[in-house]
Amino acid sequence: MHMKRLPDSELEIMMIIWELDKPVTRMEIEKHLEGDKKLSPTTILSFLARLEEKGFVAVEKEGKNNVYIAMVDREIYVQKESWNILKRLYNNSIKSFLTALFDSRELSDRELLELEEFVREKRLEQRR
Amino acid sequence: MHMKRLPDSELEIMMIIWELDKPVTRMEIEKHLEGDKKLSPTTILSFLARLEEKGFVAVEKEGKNNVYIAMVDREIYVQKESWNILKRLYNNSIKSFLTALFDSRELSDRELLELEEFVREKRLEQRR
DNA sequence: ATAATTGTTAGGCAAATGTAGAAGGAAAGG
DNA sequence: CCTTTCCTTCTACATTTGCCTAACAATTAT
Repeated sequence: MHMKRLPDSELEIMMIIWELDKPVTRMEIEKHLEGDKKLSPTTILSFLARLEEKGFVAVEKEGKNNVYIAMVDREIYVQKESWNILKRLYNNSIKSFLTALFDSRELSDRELLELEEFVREKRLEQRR
Repeated sequence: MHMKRLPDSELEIMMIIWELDKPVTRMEIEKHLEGDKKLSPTTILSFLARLEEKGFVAVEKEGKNNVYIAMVDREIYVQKESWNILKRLYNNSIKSFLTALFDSRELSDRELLELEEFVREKRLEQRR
């Protein structure tokens, strides 16, 4: 059973739930919406309902309020999605992906150095 | 005027056009579809029509056949899309993205080394 | 108690997506 | 020429997505 890919709006909600990392109410989600973005409460509830159907969250009632609990692990989802993208856009080449990023935006020296070290770490760590 | 994000099906077609890197016919696209995937000619033409509306391709008639020409630069699109994803999924952190990839799949030593060198290159090149 | 408030459920709707059949015209075969 | 092929244009249609209004229930304030 392969986890569905989430549409943008649902993903945004889901990211908030993952971020807060605990059962959350619609209200809390509303508060954490990307800055200016304002959605009516029902809209958010709609998205949540869809997330439930798709098995991404479970709902529980706490008095008058609904509480939503993440049922899919964020890492897992995000990993799958990442490879997906890499495949669709870059023929699975991480390097191509980085090329695109580097070519379009001047990264700071700091950032690049950090990345370099990060990859080195991984490499050494992996070859045991 | 901000270039639309393409849905999967249209993107797949567009990628083929970019790949072939020349004006292409519906037939050629059909031939290059990911292995098993089979779409009816009209379906492909529908996608192409939508791509035209969105300004991604221009159509020209060559006898009975339509020829489609890319009107958006692949690099540009792919760059935008990459940052988009990075933002939506990783809070703009390239490192997080790499972490996800590395954690989910054992990359070969070769690959990691290559990446490391690639980043180093970029870094040195950039600090002039 | 009553009214106002707040949260949820139901239902709905326009636009976007994935996919294709019916129809019409040009080209190719006989 | 007439028939068979192909290709395109039109139309259609079920689903999904992005959002919201109407209605209802519980809670709070007056």
